[in-house]
Amino acid sequence: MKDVAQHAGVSISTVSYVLNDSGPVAPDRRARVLDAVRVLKYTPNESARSLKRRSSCTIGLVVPDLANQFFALVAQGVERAASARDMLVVLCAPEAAAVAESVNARLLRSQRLDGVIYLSGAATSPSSLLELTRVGPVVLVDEQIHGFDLPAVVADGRRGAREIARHVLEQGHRRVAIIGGPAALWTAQQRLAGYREALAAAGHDPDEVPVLVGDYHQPSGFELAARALDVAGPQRPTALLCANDLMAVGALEYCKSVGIRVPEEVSIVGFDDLPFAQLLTPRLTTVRQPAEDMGRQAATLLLDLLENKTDGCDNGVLPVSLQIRNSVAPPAGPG
Amino acid sequence: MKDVAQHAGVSISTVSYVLNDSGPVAPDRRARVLDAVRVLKYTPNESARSLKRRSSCTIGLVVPDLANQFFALVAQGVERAASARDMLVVLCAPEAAAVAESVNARLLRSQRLDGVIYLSGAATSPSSLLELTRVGPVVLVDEQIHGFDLPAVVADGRRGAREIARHVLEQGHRRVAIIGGPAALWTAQQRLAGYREALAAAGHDPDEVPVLVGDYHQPSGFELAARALDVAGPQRPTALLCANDLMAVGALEYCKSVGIRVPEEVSIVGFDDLPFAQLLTPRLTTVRQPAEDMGRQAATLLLDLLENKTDGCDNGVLPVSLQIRNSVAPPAGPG
DNA sequence: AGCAGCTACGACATCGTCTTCGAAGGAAGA
DNA sequence: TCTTCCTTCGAAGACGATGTCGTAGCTGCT
Repeated sequence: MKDVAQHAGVSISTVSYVLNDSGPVAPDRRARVLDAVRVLKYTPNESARSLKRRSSCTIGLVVPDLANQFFALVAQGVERAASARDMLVVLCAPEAAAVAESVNARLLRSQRLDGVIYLSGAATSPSSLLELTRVGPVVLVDEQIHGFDLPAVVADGRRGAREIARHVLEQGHRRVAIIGGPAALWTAQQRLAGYREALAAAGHDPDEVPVLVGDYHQPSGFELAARALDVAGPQRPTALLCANDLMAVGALEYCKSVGIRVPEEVSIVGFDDLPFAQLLTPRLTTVRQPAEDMGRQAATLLLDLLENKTDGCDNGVLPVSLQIRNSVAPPAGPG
Repeated sequence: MKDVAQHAGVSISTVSYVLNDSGPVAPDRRARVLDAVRVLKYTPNESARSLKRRSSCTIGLVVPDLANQFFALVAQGVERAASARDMLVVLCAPEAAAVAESVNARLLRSQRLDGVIYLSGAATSPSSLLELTRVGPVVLVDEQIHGFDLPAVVADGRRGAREIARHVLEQGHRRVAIIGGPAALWTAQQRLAGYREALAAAGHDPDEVPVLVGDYHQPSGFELAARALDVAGPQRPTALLCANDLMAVGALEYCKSVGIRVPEEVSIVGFDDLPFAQLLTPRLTTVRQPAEDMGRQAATLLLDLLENKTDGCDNGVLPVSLQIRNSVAPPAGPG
């Protein structure tokens, strides 16, 4: 910067003025400075800038598992929105959740990160998250911590679950089973609630439909489908409500492995509408979540929070949409 | 830091010494300092540290498209390896390649990034990449720039292509078509070369098998399959060699849409072995690339480069493995 | 013409850490 | 006991940019 100032024949502060528009500078001098910048290929040292500004223009993104396309899509949305506002995003894909949080806390405190976007895959310990929020803003994606009103962007999972369950029920199914997500996860609770509402509205007793608790991964869908369908005769469910696509795939694989035809013998639905859902056979009926948009919105919210443009309490809920495909059919007649 | 020094009753430099092991400190003083650090919950300001050290402990990762699971997996590997060595990784998922490179150049120059890992999806302009390498180390993943010997982590795509083509040919196929990737991409060239080698070895004239150039995306697989299979009679190919899984899926979808049975009428193979490949119907025969490992190795290589542990010229080639599943069958008899 | 007010710019302190250098204290050898 | 060397520590400056404050110069008014 010194060099630039010298090359332009002005003082260092003048250079700073033109670079930040932070002071009045005569047009000719401004031009001289800009020229010098161009000639010397000067780029400001961001470390020094953050040191003085006490902000690094960087946000953190913690995702449990990039192999899950939902998270990958959210990540992409976050990055796009952030870079559109000249922010960097650093990726954290921790193997164990506990260490990640402490790391992030350190990161935040050490002023390398201005804020964090948090996608929780497994149960998140509220206390460590709360600690995070004391150091800097945190926005949650598709998660809410019970009792604390953290800024979050979420999709309307409850309504999605209700609608897809109603769709299944309208086909005439009377015996359904639910393959839910981890009980500690907000999304799992929401979806379960949605299923039950639809069940009740259709005249079922929600307490009578079996709920198997999975972990949102494919193998658990496989196992749980095995357990749910391993009842002979008329009591066997004719429809499986899976709380996400991955488990639905597991269920589908199980059915394939034992020769149960889908949807003729058993209808299966998922949740998320990952890109491969429509590539399966049968094409999976599911609920679409706007993953990339959720990432975009989360980043936007966090950035607004950082600029004090919002208090983060206007938690908009993103709409979901039912994707009707071929994995649902009316149940076979008795016998 | 001042506070810590005061609390411990020593000078600032002593604190710096114990934190960096950069000077001899008496055991009791060291203990006092560490105590003070703990009590005051002190964390060093990384901005100041980078300013002084001229290194940000951060690497950049540019990926063309996180929605592509191959890239997502690589990204995950990079992050894991980097965080294991206390490095941060900032994500760049640019929509247009051109801007990304200039941005990265600026990032590198501004000392926010110590190095970059580059996954190229579309053709990369060598010049801008070269410019990048002048500012800091760059390692390529699954790509090589012709004529320049940049450090890179690559998989043995040529061998993979050769093996899968041989597998197809061993089933007795005489008329095959190749759905290749963008001609400018190194991986596409390698795979094409592998296919041709196998073809030649099996007694075909490689110049006679049609090569359709796609863009590695699903729609292009669909269209190209349509074009390849839109020839009536005995000249129609009985096998499609797709240069990646996404295009294979497109081809599969085309066949499904017009009622061509796979693999009975047409065999289809892919490349990459994305997680969903084995969920398709038929399960896709393909070549597995160790995506996450590639990311890990790339990060390791870059970090070694940064620490001058290597000159980056020992380009190891990662092995690939043929995954034989159900999308290949012997061709139907004539008529 | 002289003074007030304002604009444009430069000097300087500051952010938090690292690092060099010099000094003080203790130990050992003469 | 005195000198010398080594260990350990503290003071101070540098890293590169920001922003405050003071000043010089100009305009406009009386």
